[in-house]
Amino acid sequence: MMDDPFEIDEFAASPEMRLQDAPAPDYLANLNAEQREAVEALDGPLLVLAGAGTGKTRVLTTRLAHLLETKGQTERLHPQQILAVTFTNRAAKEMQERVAHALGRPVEGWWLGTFHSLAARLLRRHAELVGLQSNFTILDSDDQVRLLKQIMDAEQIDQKKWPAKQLMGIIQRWKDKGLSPERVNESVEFANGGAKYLYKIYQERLAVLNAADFGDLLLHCLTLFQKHPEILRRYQETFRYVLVDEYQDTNVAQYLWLRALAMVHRNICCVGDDDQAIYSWRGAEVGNILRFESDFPGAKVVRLEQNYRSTPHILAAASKLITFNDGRLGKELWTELDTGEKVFVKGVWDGEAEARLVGEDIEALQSCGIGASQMAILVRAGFQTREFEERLITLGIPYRVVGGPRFYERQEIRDALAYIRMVAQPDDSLAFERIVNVPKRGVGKATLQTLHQYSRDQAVSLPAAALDLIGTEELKPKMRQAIGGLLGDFKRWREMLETTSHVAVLETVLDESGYTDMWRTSKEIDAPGRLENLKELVSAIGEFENLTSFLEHVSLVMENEQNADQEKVTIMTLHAAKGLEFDYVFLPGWEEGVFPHQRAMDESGVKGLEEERRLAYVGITRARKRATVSYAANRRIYNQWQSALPSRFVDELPDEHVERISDTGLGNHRGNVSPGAWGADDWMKMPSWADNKPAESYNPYGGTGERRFASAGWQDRVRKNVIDVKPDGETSYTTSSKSSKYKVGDAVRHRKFGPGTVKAVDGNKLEIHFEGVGTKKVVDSFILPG
DNA sequence: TGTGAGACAATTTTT
DNA sequence: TTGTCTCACA
Repeated sequence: MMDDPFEIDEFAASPEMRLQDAPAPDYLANLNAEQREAVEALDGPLLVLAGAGTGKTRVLTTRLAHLLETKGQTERLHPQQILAVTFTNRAAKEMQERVAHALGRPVEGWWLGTFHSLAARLLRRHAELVGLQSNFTILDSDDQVRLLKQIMDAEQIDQKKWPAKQLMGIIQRWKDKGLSPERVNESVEFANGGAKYLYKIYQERLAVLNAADFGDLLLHCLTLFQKHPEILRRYQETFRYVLVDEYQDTNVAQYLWLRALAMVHRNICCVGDDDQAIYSWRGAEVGNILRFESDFPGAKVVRLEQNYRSTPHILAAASKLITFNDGRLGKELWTELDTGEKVFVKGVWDGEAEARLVGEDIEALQSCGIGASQMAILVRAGFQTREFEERLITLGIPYRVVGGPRFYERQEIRDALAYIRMVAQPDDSLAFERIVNVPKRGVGKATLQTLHQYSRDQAVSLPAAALDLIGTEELKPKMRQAIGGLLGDFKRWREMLETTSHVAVLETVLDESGYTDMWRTSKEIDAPGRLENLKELVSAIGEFENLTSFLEHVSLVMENEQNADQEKVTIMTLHAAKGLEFDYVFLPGWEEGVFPHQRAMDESGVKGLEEERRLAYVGITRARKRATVSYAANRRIYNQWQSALPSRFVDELPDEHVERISDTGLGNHRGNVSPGAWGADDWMKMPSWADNKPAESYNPYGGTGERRFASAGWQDRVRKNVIDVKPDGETSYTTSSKSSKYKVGDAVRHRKFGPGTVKAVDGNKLEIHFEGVGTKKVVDSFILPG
């Protein structure tokens, strides 16, 4: 049953009834003055600037409960008239549970979720008004790029020069800004003609395929609002109260969407922290916070500054760090908690030692009776999790990786989903392409090329093209039979859907298509596991009303299944850790180039650096009792050793709140070092970073380095030579001291291609002519001065 | 059409 | 080291 906001049902139970039944809720108890103010200002625009650990979630929860309770009774506010937007599905789920808990009864029917899931819900009802059918497919980023690649093939665009992935990034960023192809064209700001053209074709193609990508969900809504003010009007009237969490991370499209919907009742409450804005790479605009007061004149602003989470040392260290950023709104966090431990900063020899150190600390904590679920390892990037996983496996410590490879990203699940998509939505070209030859049906490149050609020329989807072509001599008889058979199957399965449950249909599809047989007869070692996963998928689909809602769930909501019953150490990225808290937090990999990440600085200069710093701030403030920062002097990457400098953030932490263990050498760590760990003396053997030696010539186990950097201050000296952040955003960084940025005409050397001359420079990518090898495109970190 | 060998380039964050 | 891509050959 679709819930329609225009036709709000009467209450199942009358307000009077509930008043008697429910005990008087005490959710308002134990709030401090500011929190209470934020909770009770129900009407009118409200901006809550909530620092880390100030009870933001609590305020949101209580506010929602308060709304439902008071307005539900006095003004017959129905849950369906509340629009509550969170940043992640996890947060939405948590909110649902907490509000239910506070009220002592479950709340249903309200519009609670992420921007994308809410926009999708809204869009499905009006899809035909933006040129889609209501069963449109939502493409994941993989499919997006594949589709763009096809378009570029057809347009004969050199994908070496313009990688589809990169162009898709540009297009998505336009969508983040709320710019449709037409709007991009009008806009003077963007000069990239090629990308504009591709964007237009891409959107046309999406319409033919009856598909929308992530950005479209919001963008189509905006178009809908613009072209059909009467529809917008009805939603505006419906949503009497709007709540937004993590407001600092909304992008322009989301902001426009919100503003459009909140403009009539103006009961909008946004909660955010400018110091925790870490998604500008995804188009988020911190400026939305500043704009709030001008959009909603007379808006009330409440600041939450009392931190309930962290010890004073942790709080002070994080606060000091974030002051290195300019242009903050400025908050002063304070706490009443007792002084706890200082923030630990540990320098180690290499990544392995770092993992060992963290492992030891975790073991030590466990032996004190502290549960593993109170500990987290927060890394900058996904690939860093592996070292820690390996170490924890060796130690036998249970852990879980949040945001790792997802269930539905597995090959067999994606294949099965492609079958479901084809059944649910006959025009899904990408799904068709994926499974047309899985299991093998003899349909190869040549055949597909013919189909693509036809589908482009006629502006129809791939399956539609196939349907046309099997009736012609265009394809070989064998192909016609194979594809015709498959299309016939799909037709049959679709008809079957009308009479049979979709669970049974899915089983039939997987069976009759030969897909399960393919794995059953497969000799691959993980084939049985894949069959298991398929079974799981079949059982999961049973919980949904129809295939479309299942597919939407998979692409927008579905999260990794985690059995939370066991005590486990959490490993995740800093981004994923936003909004969470742990007693003991490990923050490894604080090295220049890793964190702050090189790419962030290359692409956005000082702005990028500040965002990285906010990320560091988020990391430290996740900790309640202890934060341990660590950095390694060397990292082995693909069997090659690379030396690294400690992150500048390490230096920015205030000494009075930090305990640095690297200064006295590693041997002093806790007074005991496991056999094989590097002692103080080994620290002296550090390779000299100032030398112009290629990184791979180091052998950290050979001990051939020179004694050089034993004294304090060397970091600064080396860094001055090496890193050069220019104010306008141009950054250059390299581990060899003499080179700054390469320019055209420079003589350089590549470890494989030998000497060469720079022919062209594009960011950190160089086009170099190598003698006897030819012209190559390489990244400048692989280049040494000639 | 399917495959296997060899060339090549190289590391973010996610709804 | 590893994933992706191309090209030659079966």
